[in-house]
Amino acid sequence: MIDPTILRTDPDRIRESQRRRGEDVAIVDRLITADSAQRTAQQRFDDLRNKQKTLGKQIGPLQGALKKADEGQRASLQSEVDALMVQASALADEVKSADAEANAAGLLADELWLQISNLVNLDSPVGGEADFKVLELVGQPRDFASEGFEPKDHLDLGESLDAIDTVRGAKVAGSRFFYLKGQGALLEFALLNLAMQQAVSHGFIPMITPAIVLPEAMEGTGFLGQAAENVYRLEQDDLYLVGTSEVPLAAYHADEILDQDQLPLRYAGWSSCFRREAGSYGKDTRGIIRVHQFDKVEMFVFTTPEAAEAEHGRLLQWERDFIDALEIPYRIIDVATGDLGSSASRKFDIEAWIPTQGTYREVTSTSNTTEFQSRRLKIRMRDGKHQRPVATLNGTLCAMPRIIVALLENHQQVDGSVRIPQALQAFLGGKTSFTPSA
RNA sequence: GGAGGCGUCGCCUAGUCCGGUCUAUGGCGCCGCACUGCUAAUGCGGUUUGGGUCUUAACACCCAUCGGGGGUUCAAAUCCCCCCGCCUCCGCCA
Repeated sequence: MIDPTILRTDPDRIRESQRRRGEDVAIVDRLITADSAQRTAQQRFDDLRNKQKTLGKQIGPLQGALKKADEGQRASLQSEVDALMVQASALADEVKSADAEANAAGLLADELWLQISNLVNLDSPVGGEADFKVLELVGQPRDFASEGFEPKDHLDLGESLDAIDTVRGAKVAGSRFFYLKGQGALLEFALLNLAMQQAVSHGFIPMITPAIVLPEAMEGTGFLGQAAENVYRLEQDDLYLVGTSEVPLAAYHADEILDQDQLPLRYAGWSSCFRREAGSYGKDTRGIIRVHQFDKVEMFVFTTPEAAEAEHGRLLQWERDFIDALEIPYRIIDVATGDLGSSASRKFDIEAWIPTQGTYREVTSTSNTTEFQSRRLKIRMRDGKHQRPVATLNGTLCAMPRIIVALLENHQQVDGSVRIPQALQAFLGGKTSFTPSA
């Protein structure tokens, strides 16, 4: 959620953000109403409760005196107690109803708060999915025509290398599931190790996280809003399968107050990721570009709000370093306001060149979620005498299937083998290429 | 899955049986001040978190907060119910 004082002092800022996202603007006014109603109701309850406590405190001592009192005083004390009891009893009813009202008003306000997305960064390009801005093109796509052969797509390559099996994936688990096999499985381990080695060298703490989380973690990271339809839910246990280890990493410090001295805290999480891919029927049905389950190394950072923007730049740089090491051509885009998701105020994607598609496809994504998640998850930092929310950021270091797609397609050779980039060779026993099985 | 025990404001801890004097005790840690060649020690004061009064800061005050939720009561850390977590033992298990 965003800073409530902004709603009270500068609601136009929220309206403008909603407008740029293409989201409901009128909700801001409903929230203003609900917010002030909530505070009024709470104040009424507080006042009544204060009266009740004041009154209640008189009864105890009086009853004590009553016990010790002699016959003469007893009657008058008793009537005093009775009178107080009658008053207190009436007040108790009022308190009860005021409490119920305040709670109801609070629930309504909370519900609306959850629907407001993070304030967009004013530098984000305005528009929908297609209105991204290309910031940079890196590397040169290969000219397969001049090399004299037609590139195969990653699935053809993966099958001839006996590295990817989507047919049996579908047989066993349904469409959009796959097996990595043999050199394919080893490739994933190599990528994992390269990614972790890089992350650790930059001070990230490696983490293997739960892939199933409570509703609070999902809600707190902003995945139960518009993104909810893509989240797997285990109904019987009221748990969720995570779509990214961003969720368990963010929630790791929920309800905690961090020392400002220890910031930034950088974590590199490894987990399986699960996505329903609802609404993408017919899209990317071939191969492993869009699947229900995959593994990913995710970077996640807790830092001060002031340092967040610079950290965002570093996350992007580390993502670039990784793709550079794999020698894959790519471009960097500044994602448009309508495509940010509810948590991000700004988002940069790296899209790798996919030769058989003749286009760039998303392989990483880094978001500055400012204080949006930390407010929901109650992650604060001690800042002198005060505490205030931290900023959180996330970025993909290595999403396995898409990196494997880019790697296979870009480094394929005319004989059907695939060149292994130098940086990866050490993690594959010094091998320099993957070769088709006989 | 079964039996038993436990959950208190950073950590440890008193309080829960028998409801009001709990504005939650004490210790450790931490912060400030004083004292002292320095450090240490000592003394004094402060130190849960959230919301509000309040346009900002300080101060003050009010409300909530004793794992979470509900209930009983004029009044709940304390009594009742449900849930969650931790520990010990048993069963099962990679």
